Amino acid sequence: MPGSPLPAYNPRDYPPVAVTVDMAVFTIHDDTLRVLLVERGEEPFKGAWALPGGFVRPDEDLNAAAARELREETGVTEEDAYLEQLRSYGSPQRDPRMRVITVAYWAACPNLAPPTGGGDAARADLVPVSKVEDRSIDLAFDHTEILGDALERLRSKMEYTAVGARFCPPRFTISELRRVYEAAWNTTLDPGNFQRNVRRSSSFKKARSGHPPRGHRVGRPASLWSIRGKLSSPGRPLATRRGPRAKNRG
Amino acid sequence: MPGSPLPAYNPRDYPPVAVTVDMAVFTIHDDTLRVLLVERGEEPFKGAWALPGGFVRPDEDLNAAAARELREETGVTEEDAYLEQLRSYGSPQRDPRMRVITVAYWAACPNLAPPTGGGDAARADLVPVSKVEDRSIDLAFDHTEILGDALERLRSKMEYTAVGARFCPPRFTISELRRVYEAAWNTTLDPGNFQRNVRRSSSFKKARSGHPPRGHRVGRPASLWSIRGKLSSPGRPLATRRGPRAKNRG
DNA sequence: CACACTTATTGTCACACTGTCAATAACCTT
DNA sequence: AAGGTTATTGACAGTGTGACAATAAGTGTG
Repeated sequence: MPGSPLPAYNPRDYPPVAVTVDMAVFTIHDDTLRVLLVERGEEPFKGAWALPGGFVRPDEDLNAAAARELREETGVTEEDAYLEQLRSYGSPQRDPRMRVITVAYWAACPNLAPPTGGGDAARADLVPVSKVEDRSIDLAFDHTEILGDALERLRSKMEYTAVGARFCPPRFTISELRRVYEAAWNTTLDPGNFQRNVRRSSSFKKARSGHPPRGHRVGRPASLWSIRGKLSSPGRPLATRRGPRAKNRG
Repeated sequence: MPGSPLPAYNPRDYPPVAVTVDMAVFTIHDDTLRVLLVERGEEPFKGAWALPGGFVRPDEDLNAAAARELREETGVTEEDAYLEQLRSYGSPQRDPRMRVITVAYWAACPNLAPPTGGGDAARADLVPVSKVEDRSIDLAFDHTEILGDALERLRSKMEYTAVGARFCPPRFTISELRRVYEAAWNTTLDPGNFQRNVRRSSSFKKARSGHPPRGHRVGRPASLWSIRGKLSSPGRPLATRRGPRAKNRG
């Protein structure tokens, strides 16, 4: 890198902009894909639901800011969840107060606990994404758009990577994983085919200790699996996404 | 939207940040995938190659800023090219002068003309991406990383959308399109299979006027095709990407 | 004009992968 | 021990893919 003296930029040289990070934190709860939302305590959009987020600190990397927000909002560390940048949103009017450009991230968290509704300052909740998708809930700012994009990315990525497993604990059964896919795509999948695909995929490996997950469950106990290596691509899809279909079992 | 008075943000409330847009403009020239690079005229990285880019203007949408940069650098309008946001980069030290967060975009342009090397202020050139990938050329700032990500996205997107056709003029032959894929993936594809896949895809349609593309070409004249509708997904891939293979024809 | 050469298109064929559905296996409850 | 439930494994037909052969339609040459 050249060593010449670098003239520091004068604040007048560039337009005043604030940069924030907004997070779409997903989890599966009650066999339903949910997103963490917080209730806004101030104008604008006071009282409306919004994605959690905040300013990027002066010397903070974007990913670090996102990881920090995730930790602050959920207590989940970067190791336990999958965190990925989505894209940035910067419409000049997206925040009526000033020019704010936000870098959106999304995260997949294993069985996140619903925020204790202890009447604290900011109310937060795990809301089924369907509530936002069917417009039952309108989010603040352009967060409905952001969440829509995040959902598209999540669902798409589940088709060709093992990211769905990041909704499960470190060891999981194939059925657990299948239910993740069924919740995220709002569909049903053939258990036999799904099993075959997971086995064939190089992204998963059967846990050495084939201990079933103790509990008063019913039916033949399943073996446990885990992710092999990182994420990468599972070679071929575990299942192909198809339009929502009425669940029809039992 | 609530109508209460909104307190304007005080500049002290948020850290000083500049937001820029950087572009990876791709085109196919001489059967080679190339990217538009400009030579830096100032420190830092004076004399090094960099992706074209610039500040986002005060009331300018991010996409508009990218489209403007594309037009300024190439004369190509948003209609003639495919333009998509890649992601943002904001390492605190990515620009030694100050905190700069850049929103990266990539574009696919049909047969872009090599910039006239008229010894103007800023030198620009269409450089084969292989030069950067094999580290023959190091780009300024974190642009090598950005370009790498853009390439990954481009190549990946070509697998499941018709975006490759955006490197071709409005009407193109299947062989032209195939050469785009061969250049982008640095591989060879079976002409027969590729033909079959394009025909089967719902993303393309044979041009009514099956006029061959006049010229002193050799071989049976091909029919012309165009993109049907917008981009979307072609149902199934036109070809599957595989590792670089030595081209072996003629 | 027949021939050689080149690229475009159309077919063939074996094989891999997928979806549907049936058959077993292994537990839990009664 | 029987019945119910979930996990796994198989069986099969239909479809998509890769490799390659065959035919079509121009160009250029003796």
